[in-house]
Amino acid sequence: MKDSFSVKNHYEFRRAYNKGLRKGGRYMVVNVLRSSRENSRLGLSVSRKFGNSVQRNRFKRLVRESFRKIRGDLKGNFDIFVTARFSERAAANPQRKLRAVYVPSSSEVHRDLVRILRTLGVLAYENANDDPEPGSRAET
RNA sequence: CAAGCAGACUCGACGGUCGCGGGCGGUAACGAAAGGACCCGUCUGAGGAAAGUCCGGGCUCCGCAGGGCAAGGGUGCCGGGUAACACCCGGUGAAGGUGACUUCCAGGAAAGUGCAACAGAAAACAACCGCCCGUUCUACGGGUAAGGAUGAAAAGGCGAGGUAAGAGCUCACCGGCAUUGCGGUAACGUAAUGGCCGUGUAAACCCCACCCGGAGCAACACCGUUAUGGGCCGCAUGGCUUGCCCGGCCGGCCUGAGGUGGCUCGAUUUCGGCAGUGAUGUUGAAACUAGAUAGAUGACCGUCUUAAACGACAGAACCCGGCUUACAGGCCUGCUUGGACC
RNA sequence: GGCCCCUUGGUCAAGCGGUUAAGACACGGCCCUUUCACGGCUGCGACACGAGUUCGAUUCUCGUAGGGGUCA
Repeated sequence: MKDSFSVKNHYEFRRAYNKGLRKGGRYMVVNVLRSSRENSRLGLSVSRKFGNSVQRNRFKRLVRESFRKIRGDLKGNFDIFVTARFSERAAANPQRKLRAVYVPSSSEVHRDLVRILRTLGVLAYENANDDPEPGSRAET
């Protein structure tokens, strides 16, 4: 993620949590704040409780990919903060670590993010069928 | 063919579209220039465990550049390998398996101390019952470790001789120990002789031999910012090594935008030759193979593989050598046992 | 990323290798009281997990898991 598209400073996260619009989805909670910059930015937060480093990294990559697709469709410039949501599925085997967290697929993450942003009214289009995601929807 | 043993390799492949980190080159804005992008081109981009942080080293700083003592920790059959190790290799011994082979923190209990609950007469200077002998005979004294009972463990095992009853008291075999000879670098093996004496525990203290200064890349260095600031403690404490002694120095401690270097050419990787049973050593040729800093590998499509589904464990953070732990499959080599056929 | 520490009932916690695993609070029952509280009696309930050493492990050793602290 290029620097101008990502939010890193702690105080900016704090400001978004206090003042931004908030909406929770199935896999994430999103805070949105209108930005005066020349482009929109993305801030990511994934707790260690979400899973091991492979699972955390994968979630962040999927969110970045989804953000990249819809970046041009926003009604202006926003700072979008995504916090991963996790549910500790009761592990079938109690000896196992508490890592039995479901990591959603790419299309699930994308659908979730689009729905939340549409509800918050920051996407330029209103209809879900206008979803610009490429070929992945092709049913075979 | 079946069951198994040991070792090695791999971690989907190929193509396409979009996207990301790093190197190199170029260019736009901006700059007098040097330069310089999030733009363009090109090359390149996670593991066998990257993990746990359990050992060993490199590297950096402190100490050694004041001296000493004591602790503390580690290793533990023998020989070899290595930068080093607690690792590896080859042996020895013990245990398990028909076997291939596997497993073992494997020194000392005759230097000393401690502990061994309950049960039992007794847990290491053995006499409760029993057996034998004697006497003043329902008792006492003496002898005795064959038998009983307890226990995790009971005073080498078993048989014969022997005896009042017994006992390694004597003898054969087995086991242990010591001495000597022989083989072996050694651990040890083996033969002869000797006497029979002492349970277990050292992952109890300990003894013996050998090894170890402390801290860690958030180290450390530089630039910038600042602080000649703010707060706390205080006259004998605090810091400089875990403790102590002597000596020395300094009042002490806390509080903080950032950036750059360290940062990847190294006990490196690949393919061979030679030496060695092997670990490994040596030598020749070739190669350069992540370097991020909230942290780069992802998404989608097609074909192949598959009964079907991309599908286990899992993400470098200064770097190496090991160990340990997690793990779905695939594939190759050698060997063992059993069966069938020729 | 490095370096340390801890794990015993619901909570806080003692514990020489041999205990019925001490105790306190909490919880249940009974007594006391007109009732509640206090107090008394009584009960329930635990050694994180897996191996090893040992006759015997909460304790000693090794590994695993979980939790916590600290360093720019």
